[in-house]
Amino acid sequence: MLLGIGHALAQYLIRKLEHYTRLSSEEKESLDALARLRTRRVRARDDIIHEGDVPQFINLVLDGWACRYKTLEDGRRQIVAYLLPGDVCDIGAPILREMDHSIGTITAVTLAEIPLDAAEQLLMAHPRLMQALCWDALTAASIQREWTVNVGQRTAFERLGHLLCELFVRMRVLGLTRGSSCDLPLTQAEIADTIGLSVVHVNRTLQELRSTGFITLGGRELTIHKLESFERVVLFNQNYLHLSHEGRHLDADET
Amino acid sequence: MLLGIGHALAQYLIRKLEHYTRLSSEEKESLDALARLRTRRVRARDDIIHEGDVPQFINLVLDGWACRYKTLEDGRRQIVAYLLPGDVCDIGAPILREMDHSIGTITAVTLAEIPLDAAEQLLMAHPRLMQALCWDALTAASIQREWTVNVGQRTAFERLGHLLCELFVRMRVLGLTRGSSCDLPLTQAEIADTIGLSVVHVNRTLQELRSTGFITLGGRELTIHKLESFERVVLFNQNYLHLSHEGRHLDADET
DNA sequence: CGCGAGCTTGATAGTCATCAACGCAGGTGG
DNA sequence: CCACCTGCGTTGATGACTATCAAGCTCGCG
Repeated sequence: MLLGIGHALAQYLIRKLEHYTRLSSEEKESLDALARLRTRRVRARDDIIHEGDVPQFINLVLDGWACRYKTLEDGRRQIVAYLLPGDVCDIGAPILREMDHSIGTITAVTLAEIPLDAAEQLLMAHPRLMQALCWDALTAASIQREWTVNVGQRTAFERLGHLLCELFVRMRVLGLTRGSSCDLPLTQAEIADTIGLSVVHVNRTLQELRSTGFITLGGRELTIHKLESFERVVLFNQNYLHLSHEGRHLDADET
Repeated sequence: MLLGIGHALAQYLIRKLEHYTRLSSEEKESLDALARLRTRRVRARDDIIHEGDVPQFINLVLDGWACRYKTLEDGRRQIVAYLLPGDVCDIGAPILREMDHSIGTITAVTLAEIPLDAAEQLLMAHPRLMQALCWDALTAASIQREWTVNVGQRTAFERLGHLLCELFVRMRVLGLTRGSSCDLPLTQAEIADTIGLSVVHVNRTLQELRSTGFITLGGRELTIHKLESFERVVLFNQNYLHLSHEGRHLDADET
């Protein structure tokens, strides 16, 4: 049975992992079969899993946007990561047990709920998949470090610009950009909670960014007109995303 | 050959991992043997490895303090993690190849340089060790998320207090506290680069913290007089360190 | 048509950065 | 043994950046 990638439920995960290493068609099909075992639909602005929960599945985002966030007692909230299609919510589930943060949706989201033991079997059988998922997890950790730099050192202008660059590049990896545009379903309040600014200030900083002519943002769509230049202006360097990896020549069956 | 833990080079790593799972004496001895293969001494305020380097070893901190940091073109610097004894510098080395950040020392540091293949062999032979190291890496990622929250949402007062709590608790895990005191070899400039404040403001915030009576800090030593209360004041909740883990009852040979 | 969510704008205040200077202690060299 | 230097901590004055408060706006929706 040969699936066109375009019809694979796990297409975005596969596309992302192939930035690290080629996968055999058997590996892709097994991955996709796992994603088909059980899916779940969550509506926009709803919670997928809560801090303190013990996940029973590995949740994989098949479609839509979600975010990891933490809340302080007094209601302050920090979004610590965005989960795009192909991202895994709780890779550490079997080991850490309890969630130390919550995951909520931005848009409506389709999840694959993958049983822990099925996932384990697959990874034991396919070392390359295991490696690719390790790469994914390590890259996620790298992104987290960059976010710490972002809120710790950069100005409001750079922070926001940097976030937009990152999201655009990550969407492009998934094939979810249209030329220099992509979806950006975030409200200004969500952006504020991401980069540690007030909503009002995000609004003003956005105007400042727009006035440079580099970006257009409105109606849930982001356009970055001259990505290269814009990246320089906001001090964005995509090395931390660990794309363009040597390992891609270590090939699987097809080539 | 039975080593007293106190004499094992890898004693702190072992002590830390045993917060997740018991290790057999063979596992401990193998770990320690790896650490003895090759060691290196780095003096204080020096670099261990640079952004862009491709590490040839897995570097394990045997003794002393180090930090991960990133620098922006204009010189701004953000410390994104502290590495204490028992912490691994470049766990992702075999997979990510290129370092996306630098690692520098705070104090003089003793490193074990562990050959990649030797490490791989050990982990393949001992699944429990592999699991324990995964737990360690996942916990490090969790800490990174918490740091994002720290700089993104908390006030200067809470930020600094939270950092002190974290460092104290992590030192206690290693058995490196003396009652309610522990070493704290950071300068105010380093603290500033950690929590995204200016040196001047760190200085003033420290005075504010001292004036609460909860902490004493000076001459490289930190004392937290009433940890529980202090934790509440600065909104510190140690769940994200993933200590006190169920898994510890899954036992190894000795018990 | 009224409502609410999200976006926008203006005014004001607070937090924190910057600049500049001084104190103090340990280390170096004469 | 003392002058000097340097790294680190401390203090005061000033101003920039960003939060907060309050209100108006727009648009999709019941």
